[in-house]
Amino acid sequence: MVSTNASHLPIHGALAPFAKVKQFLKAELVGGRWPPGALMPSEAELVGQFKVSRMTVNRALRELQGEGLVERVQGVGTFAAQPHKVAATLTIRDLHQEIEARGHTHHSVVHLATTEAATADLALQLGMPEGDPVFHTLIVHFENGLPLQCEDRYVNPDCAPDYIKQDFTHVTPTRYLLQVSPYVDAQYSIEAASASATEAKLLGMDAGAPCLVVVRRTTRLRSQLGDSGGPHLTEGITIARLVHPGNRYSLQGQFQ
Amino acid sequence: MVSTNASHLPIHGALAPFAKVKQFLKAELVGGRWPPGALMPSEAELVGQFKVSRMTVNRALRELQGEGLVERVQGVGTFAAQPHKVAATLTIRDLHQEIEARGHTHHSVVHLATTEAATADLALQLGMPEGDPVFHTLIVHFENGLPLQCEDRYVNPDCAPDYIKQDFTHVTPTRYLLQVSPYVDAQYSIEAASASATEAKLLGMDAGAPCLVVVRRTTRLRSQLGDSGGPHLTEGITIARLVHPGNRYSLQGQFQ
DNA sequence: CAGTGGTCTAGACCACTGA
DNA sequence: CAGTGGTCTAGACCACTGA
Repeated sequence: MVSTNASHLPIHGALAPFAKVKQFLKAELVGGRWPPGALMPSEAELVGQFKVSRMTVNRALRELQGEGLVERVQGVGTFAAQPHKVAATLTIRDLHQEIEARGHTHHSVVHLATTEAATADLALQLGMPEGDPVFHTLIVHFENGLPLQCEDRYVNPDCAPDYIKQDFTHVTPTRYLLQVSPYVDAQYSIEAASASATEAKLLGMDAGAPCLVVVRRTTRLRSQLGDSGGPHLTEGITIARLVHPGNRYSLQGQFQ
Repeated sequence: MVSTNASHLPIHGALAPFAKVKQFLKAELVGGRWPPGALMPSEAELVGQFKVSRMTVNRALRELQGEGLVERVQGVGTFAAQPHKVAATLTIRDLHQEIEARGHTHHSVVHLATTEAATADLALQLGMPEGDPVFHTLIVHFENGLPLQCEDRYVNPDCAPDYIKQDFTHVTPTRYLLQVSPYVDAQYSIEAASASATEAKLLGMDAGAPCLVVVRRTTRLRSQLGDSGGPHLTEGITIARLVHPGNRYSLQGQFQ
């Protein structure tokens, strides 16, 4: 995803040259010239056409590549991309921030904050030995007094030794972990499921009611030193299962 | 999101200079130097430190900005970003392609393909007058014979006059619309809901069972000509409500 | 071999900010 | 005013591709 930041206006309203080239190519791509897979003009051709330097054309094409609109192959050329795999952006914020941004009040109730022995599955996901201690918290977040999210989270003590000592009625785990151990990478899955009896009770809904479940796993490189040999090994920081009442929560996003 | 494309290796395994600068800054940011909001080194300082040209440093910083890791203000400086709004990427593909990519077979059943008069709400969302004709299709997609998605879609005839004449057992609406009227912009929301009686029947599930519902609205600029005056008006191309059995479908994604 | 994209350089002009 | 980032240029060297 590429930010839609400052509007590239060198002077009053005029687009910067690289932005002109980009806009032209985008319009033509959208307009159907160069069907997916078709060879597009080379940098040299665009240089001639727009009377700009190659670096300028290069930037326009590189950004279009970043946006997934073209594919470039060294020694071969630039091609219109297949428009079928679309990278959408989905903004996931710290829930506290998200609620405050809506002008609502947030509070949370901590139901569990313990240290447990890692099960085999958990150990595998966090990249630690089975039976080693892991932190486990279960927190319910409220928006204006209504339960919005049940956060069931496991944390690798190596990454945040003081995690369990925090007062999670004041700092959300997400925020704390971002500060202590900024993530390098995270994967998530989103699915719909029925509320379990426990979840239903915590969220104040009927058992079996639909929930939006986000499972998020955050990892970092095991060695920040990065020995040149071997693959980049990652270490799990935390795994969170975030359950939301289906009728009170949705994720929003957009493409392009 | 920014593509993780070619690995910027000019020669055997050595990082390109701009990538080195970027990597250094990223590591320091992750390592906690420059807490969120802190002023980072200027381009000139980095030029001196890395013995590279300013354009090279500029590219590194611009890409970090695109990734949301830094914020830049002309005349002021570069600052470490607040790490709380994270742009995640979520890949949404044409369902046919997605199923084929898994090595499975896809087929679809068309339950409805008609022309209707736009209701007030639909007219508003598609940016057309109430009562004007809209195309309406209801198609169920199967993966290896199991129903995976119920696609309830309205299409603006202005954008795809021949939409309704297509044989949707051979081309998915998504694919057809992308070809005929490439989108400019799309918004979507994701939520969990109970299957209605109709949806349950179409998807072969129990009524009330949890479903993952994606509502996607695609728009394009009304005038490709772009009169310099006035705001960019958009026109709705299509609105689709995609309902998936909660136990058979999930969305996957990752950050950074 | 010619053509392609990937990248860097050294310098330039500019708009913007804040002292 | 000095310092900042935004951008462009004209040239360069390189790796890669396919004829």
